[in-house]
Amino acid sequence: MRTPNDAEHFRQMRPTAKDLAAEAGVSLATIDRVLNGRPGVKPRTITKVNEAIDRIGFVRNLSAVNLARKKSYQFRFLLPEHGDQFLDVLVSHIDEAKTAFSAEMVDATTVRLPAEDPYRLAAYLGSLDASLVHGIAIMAPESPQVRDAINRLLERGIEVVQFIAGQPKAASTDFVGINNYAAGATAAQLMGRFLGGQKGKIIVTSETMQSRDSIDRRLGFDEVMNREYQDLQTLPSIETHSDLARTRKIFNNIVTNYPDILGIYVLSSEARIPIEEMSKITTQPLVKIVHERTPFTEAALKNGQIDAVIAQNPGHLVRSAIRILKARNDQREPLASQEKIRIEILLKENL
Amino acid sequence: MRTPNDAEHFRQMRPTAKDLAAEAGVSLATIDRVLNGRPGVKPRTITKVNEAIDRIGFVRNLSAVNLARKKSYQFRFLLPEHGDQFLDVLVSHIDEAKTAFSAEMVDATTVRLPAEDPYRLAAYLGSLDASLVHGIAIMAPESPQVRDAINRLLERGIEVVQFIAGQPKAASTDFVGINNYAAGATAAQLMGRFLGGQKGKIIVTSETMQSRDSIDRRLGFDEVMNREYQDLQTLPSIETHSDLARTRKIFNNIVTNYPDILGIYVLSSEARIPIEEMSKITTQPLVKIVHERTPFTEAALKNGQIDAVIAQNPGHLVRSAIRILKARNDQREPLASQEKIRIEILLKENL
DNA sequence: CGATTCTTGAGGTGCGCACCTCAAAATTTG
DNA sequence: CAAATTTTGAGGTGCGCACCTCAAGAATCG
Repeated sequence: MRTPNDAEHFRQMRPTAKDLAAEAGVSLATIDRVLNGRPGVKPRTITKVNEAIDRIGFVRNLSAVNLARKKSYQFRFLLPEHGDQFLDVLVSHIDEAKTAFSAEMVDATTVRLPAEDPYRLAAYLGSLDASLVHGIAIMAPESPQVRDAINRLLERGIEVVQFIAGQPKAASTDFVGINNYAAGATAAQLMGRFLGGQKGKIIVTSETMQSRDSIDRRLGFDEVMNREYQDLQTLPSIETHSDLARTRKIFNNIVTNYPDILGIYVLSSEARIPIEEMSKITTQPLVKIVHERTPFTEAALKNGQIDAVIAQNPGHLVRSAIRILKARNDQREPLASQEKIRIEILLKENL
Repeated sequence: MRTPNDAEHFRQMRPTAKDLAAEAGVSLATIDRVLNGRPGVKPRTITKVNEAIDRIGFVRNLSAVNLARKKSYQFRFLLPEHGDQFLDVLVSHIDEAKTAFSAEMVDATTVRLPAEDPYRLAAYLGSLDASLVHGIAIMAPESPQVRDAINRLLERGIEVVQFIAGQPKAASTDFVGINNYAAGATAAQLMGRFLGGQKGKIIVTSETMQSRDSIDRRLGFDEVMNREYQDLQTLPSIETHSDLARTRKIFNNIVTNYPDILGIYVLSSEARIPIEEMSKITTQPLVKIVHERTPFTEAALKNGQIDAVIAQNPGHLVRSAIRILKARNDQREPLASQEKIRIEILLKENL
């Protein structure tokens, strides 16, 4: 006797909620209550259902769930209004992800606000409606205003991930990005090994030392340098502030005063100015290490203008943020091993 | 007048097939015929529908598709029966992916067969039933038998990806893995820079030089060495064949005959034997570069026993293979930027 | 021109689940 | 113990699409 529901005859038929109901000895309505955490179910019954779930290995059919829920995920990427090439790369990957994830009902939109104005950022975050926006990835310098706004987002049920730059003291939100201390340490290790026992000085420079990233990288860099490469002396950080003339002047001073400059480490993702200025000033073969893969750093690696790039994969960053927001929205745990962003070392050979 | 179908009032309602039918001026049945490539539709009508798709930006709701199709994806990972730690790591990631993808109706099973027996591999591939297995990731040394079997799989509509090791002359299947030539070149660049101008010899060793991976890595290694580091001489490849005694003997010979050994590069993913034997034989501070992140190489990096690891992310490899098989099954193009496997450089700082 | 063949439309069913309503059963309370 | 309350069950609807059948309309042929 074979009925349409006599599905056990076929391979690979996963148990459905109906099967689960039968196994647990309850009705479909109760299964629904337990699965979706609705009230009015005796603890003992919940236990019975959960045991049955384990016994038959029930897994909700995500397609059916999403279909029935008519769910779509509205995510926002909050990025600085102005930035360097790396930011452009990020934006292009967000667009790419937008297409790739559209089949999964997620929509990711980029919102750009002046990063230097925490009140404006906080105001934007405060204006978000939980019924229209379900998750947000925030890349912004740390500030009490933003931190508080994030906490209020969480209270309203909007998921948050800290994107690339973290708000260290914020509530326990997910962070998508690299450990910048370790990244700086990695840069130092490379610098030290590439210079193989020479004695001299290393220039360390950044757009600004105001940002947490630059500070952490510098700390990591110094730690390894001091511990393992005591023949190399790291000079105080030079801030370039996108100011060509100023940068050139400072570099000139340094090169003139210290004949034993051996390398330069650019902390920030804007590497173009320091690298180009430096090569105009001196023809010494410095070891040059910078951050982030951009059209400029890629080209510079290829033509030997720089020696190594410490990078984080921008596509991975974006997809990871989206996957985490989605998982949190579904009350699922993200897959940690997939979401860990690696500190990549790029040479011209492994671009 | 507001009916249940009057959905345009709500934000973010994506157009459905019904909307598409209205826009194209055809019936739902015709939309179905076009979307699913069924026969009996006039070319002009197909064009009309496709234009309407572009106009309103129609995207099939994947959840609904999968639900209606009752589709589940049965994938197999065909791996060697015996192998090193890296293989164990891979298997554990397949298990992890199995859980992670179960919500997406994909089931990935590991099948292990003796890699050295191409007839057995081909026989297994030939025995696969397209209605029970929808895709397979194959990691096997190249052989005409396997190559032909792959072509027949494709004819039967079973998707194939070459996993880590490729069959160069096989039909145009996807490849998931790194470019081993570039990986070897990367190793050479690191070796050269770490040795900073010294003169001497480099040992190159591998489990076996029979495999395409080892050959390609060696070629890439030599290319960079010859071009950029002419003070370093690479010795002929030493095959260890998991033979401790033999390995020790050969290494002893080399160290005795050449006092100027500066480094060792292990081509294969089995790094333990050469590294441990070498450290028993000599206390010279050699630069040691190996492949693949495994419990052993990770520990060795941390305690300074080796200097760098050239790696490919095993979790990424597995997920990438699954995503590609899934995309091909859905007649979709995989997202190239996501599926590109990077050649990673691991130091103790960026583990 | 009527007879074929090709193309299209109308309508139905079911995928597995969420979400809802109403009533029946079980349990607790006074 | 009956009454109030909690817990459970039965059943229905719809999400967007695939897949099927049958019939009607359009184009083509001899």
